[in-house]
Amino acid sequence: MVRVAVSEGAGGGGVVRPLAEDGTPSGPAVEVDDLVAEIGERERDGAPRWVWPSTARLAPRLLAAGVRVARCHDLELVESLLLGHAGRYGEPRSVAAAWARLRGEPVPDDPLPGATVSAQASLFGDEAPVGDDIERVVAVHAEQQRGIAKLHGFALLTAAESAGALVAAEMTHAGLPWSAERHDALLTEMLGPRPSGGLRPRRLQELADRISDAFGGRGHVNPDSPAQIQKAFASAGLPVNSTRAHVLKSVDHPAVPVLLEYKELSRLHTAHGWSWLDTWVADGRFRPEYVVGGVVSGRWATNGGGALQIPRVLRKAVVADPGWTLVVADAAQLEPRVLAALAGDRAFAEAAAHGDLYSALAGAFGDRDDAREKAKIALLSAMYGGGTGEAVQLLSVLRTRFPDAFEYVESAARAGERGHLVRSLLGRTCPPPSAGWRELTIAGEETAAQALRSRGRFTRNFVVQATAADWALVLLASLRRRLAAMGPPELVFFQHDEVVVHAPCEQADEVVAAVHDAAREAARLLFGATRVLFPMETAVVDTYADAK
DNA sequence: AGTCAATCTCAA
DNA sequence: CATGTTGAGATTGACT
Repeated sequence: MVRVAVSEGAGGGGVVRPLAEDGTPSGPAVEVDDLVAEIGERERDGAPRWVWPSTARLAPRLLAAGVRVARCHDLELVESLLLGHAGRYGEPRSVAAAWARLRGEPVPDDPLPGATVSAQASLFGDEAPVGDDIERVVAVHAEQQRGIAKLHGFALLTAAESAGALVAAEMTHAGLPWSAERHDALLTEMLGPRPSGGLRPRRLQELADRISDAFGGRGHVNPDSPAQIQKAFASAGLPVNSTRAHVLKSVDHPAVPVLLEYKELSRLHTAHGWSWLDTWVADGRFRPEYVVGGVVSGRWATNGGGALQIPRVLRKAVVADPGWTLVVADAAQLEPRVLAALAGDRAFAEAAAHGDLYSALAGAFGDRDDAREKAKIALLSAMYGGGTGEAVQLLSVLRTRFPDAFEYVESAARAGERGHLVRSLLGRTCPPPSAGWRELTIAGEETAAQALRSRGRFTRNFVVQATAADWALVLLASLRRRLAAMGPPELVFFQHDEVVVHAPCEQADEVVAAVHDAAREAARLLFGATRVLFPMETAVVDTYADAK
């Protein structure tokens, strides 16, 4: 496939240069005045794979001009993946840094996020002239291609990561349909009308007053202050070591139910109240900034807006446009299925070849009513590193029935405890332990044992969570390609193992089919001919809240 | 007035 | 002896 290297210049211009697959230039560098228009034209002519420093910086400009591209190679994201694989976590990933590493020169720190090309140039003063930049892009890309070719799975991983960056930019551009009216109505219903200034909403103030009263009314107890709450309980002869909801639930005091209600509503008000609405919703759309590869395991993060923690009650505010619908799809029990496929455990894969995985495994836990629940606890413990109380017995059942799956996560935990790196199926690599960790573990004290176990839990979970993220990313890339061929439908939300597509009603069935096809394709690309199924639960709804 | 850790709850 | 993963984000309260 043809590739085209891109370097952004100041003032909307730039330089492009065609490349062969291995990164060798196949034509001259061409300086253009309007980079966005140039990319649009070349995309229409032949849809090359665009090789550029950062999708997150360039794609918003392209999308604003109505230019969509099919494929790219994001040099910064790929650099991060390659550095991570080499155990060099967190080193600078800019093209300038990669170029410096290539030449054995001092490596510059990455610029702060948000800086524009021209701002960076003036900040660092000594940047090379524009004509030089394209040569850096070409050289860094060629080196990355050499690195990718040596690593099994990396070609798919880097392509999917880059496609993910395009999805992220497009989702921010499209926005999640969000009804400010319904959001406001929900808040008013639960909290009372919107207060002026920084006052507490009526309902919260009532609850706060009742809490003070319940503690005897002598002076105010600020329910927002854990310290004051703890003191108040101590004065009432009911000392608590924390003010968490699940701790308070076991305390018998009239303030408790009021406090729990206050906490829940207060959380809604502070995290997703009117000021959130003012800040994040405009023109009927919620537009968070997604950070691809922002989590060590390859899951995405977001910058502002708390998009990955939208409370369930607020999903009522996510409403399709008239004549449109939301296709909500989530991968059922993704992580245990990933473990089954990853470990190649025959007995486990057999169980995972059916609908409900936990029910399928329940047989291993005997003939009891709560066998499914036990199977679930055992699986989650195996993946999260639990093992207290009841989970001990459950884990031993798992070990005898599904030895390969058990051994897979155990061996990841042992590798972690030895300070080794572990990787996802496609090669995404966990960060190495810190210097502080190594010091701790030398000490040989209780704190050392604690640090070892903690690292083991991390690596045990990493192999599963990161491979699940691999799978989800490949699914996303596949789904994006299928939706692009359909026209209007757009991806508007992605959260670890769940996607939302906004589509014209008449295309809903087609979108549902595309989701299932994409899931199958992802399973095949990662695991080949595995028997494990990766079912997607889909719902076609007017509002996100109706999905489940 | 700004920074930072601790605490808490939300999501998968 | 105790052993549950990854995050975002708001607030308090201590510190500079």
